[in-house]
Amino acid sequence: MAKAYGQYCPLALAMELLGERWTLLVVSRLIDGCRRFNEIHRGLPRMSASLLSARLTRLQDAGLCEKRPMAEQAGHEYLPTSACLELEPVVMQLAAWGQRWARDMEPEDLDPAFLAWSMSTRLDTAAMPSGRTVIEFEFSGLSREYRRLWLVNHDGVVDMCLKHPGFESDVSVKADMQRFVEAWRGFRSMREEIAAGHIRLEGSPANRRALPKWLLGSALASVPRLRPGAEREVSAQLRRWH
Amino acid sequence: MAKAYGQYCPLALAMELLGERWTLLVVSRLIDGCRRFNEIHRGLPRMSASLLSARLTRLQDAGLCEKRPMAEQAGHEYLPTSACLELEPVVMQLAAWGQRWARDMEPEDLDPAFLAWSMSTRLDTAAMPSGRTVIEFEFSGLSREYRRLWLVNHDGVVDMCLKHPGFESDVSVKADMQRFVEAWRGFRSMREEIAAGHIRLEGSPANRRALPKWLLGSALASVPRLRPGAEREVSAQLRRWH
DNA sequence: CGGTATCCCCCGCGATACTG
DNA sequence: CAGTATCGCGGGGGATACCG
Repeated sequence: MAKAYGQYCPLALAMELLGERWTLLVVSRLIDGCRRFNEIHRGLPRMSASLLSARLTRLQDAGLCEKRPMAEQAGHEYLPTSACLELEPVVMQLAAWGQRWARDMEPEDLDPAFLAWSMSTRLDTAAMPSGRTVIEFEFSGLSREYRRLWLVNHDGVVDMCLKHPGFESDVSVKADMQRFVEAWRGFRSMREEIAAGHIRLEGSPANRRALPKWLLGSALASVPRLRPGAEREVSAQLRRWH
Repeated sequence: MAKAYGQYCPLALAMELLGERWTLLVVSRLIDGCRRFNEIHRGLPRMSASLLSARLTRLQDAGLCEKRPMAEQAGHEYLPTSACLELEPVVMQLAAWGQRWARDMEPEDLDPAFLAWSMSTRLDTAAMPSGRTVIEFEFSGLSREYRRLWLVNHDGVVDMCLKHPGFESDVSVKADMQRFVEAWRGFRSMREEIAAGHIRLEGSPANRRALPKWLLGSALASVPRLRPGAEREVSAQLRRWH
């Protein structure tokens, strides 16, 4: 009640809960099927564990999720209630709006851990060879010079690694990270970027040919971006200078 | 960028802007057709003018609204862009979700100024007599003992007054405010509340008979509430006591 | 009326350390 | 691994005064 809007307007009552920082992203993970604490956390790498814990408690209090002990393992699972699942259309439309109209990406938005998680959920494992396949990524254009990460598919089970997984890579991808993410998000064509050499592949010819099929790209890649370029920010800057 | 989430996720980029306190409520007013500063402010009575000003500037910078000087009058008008108007389905669904699942109302949520604004937008002026009609409300159950307000319709133009408008009232409504708002929101039947005497009308028989038709109620009144009663809050309390 | 400038308090949340 | 406890700061935003 601390952050209440002082009006009974249903939109205000909804935003009192859902407008709190991180909350709708947690809801989104629950809707996406994440159940365990660290599973949710992996999709929100910049969120502190203590804050995630607080948000999950808040969501329980509001009746959007239930925490229950795991049957055979340690720890708990967090289950979305129907109140939570009914937010799916809202989350989808907000995300689509973000794809169309939200601000352009900045270098600070390029968290490799998030990209790794995001790619791990959008890998076409059915199109991949049986047994184990290791895809390595090496990104440049980041503050720490370059950054490596790995996706490991083992018969449909995908793991993401920020440290060397101990297996040899079957195919590797090298690119400027911003450019790669623009392709992943559908702002550029992945195949054209590869053809132009902006995204470089290494590995067997078969794997290099197959890789573009494995990477499904963002689920929103087909939603066209409508926001005009950077002129707007410039004009905002100008206004502030008087 | 201060409050960025550090990930390029479109939902995160959208919430970075829209999750800021008050922002989506301002967007909602723009979508509802409010154009002038004080017109927007009337629908958000608990928001300070300085914060509304800041939010409107922020929305301009983000490309959701445009400020332009009025042609013949003093001041400016604020126009929603298509990026803003595309949020209409999001706002509608969030409001509907709030009606179904958001927390129950508390006395602090009953701002008379908001109720007055809200009723002024949902008055069936076509069903009202031509010329001037004044409806008076007197609410009890508030901290300041009781609170009066007036709606004045003059040939389709509706004004809300928190002070006596200087005209005599044609019909007056007396009720406990929480109970009235529950009826307004569709949680109770307005007609049944009147019949049971929980909402009392005074005025000519014709006006008393017509008044329930004039008050259209919340636009979301027909959306059924699904949230269970207060047991949930109790269990949250209990958890916090250990 | 239609806003802007300033001050200041509070609490949200990030960081860190710790526990079963 | 799966969280919880604590501490400290930064800035969001409420209140108030002011201006064109």
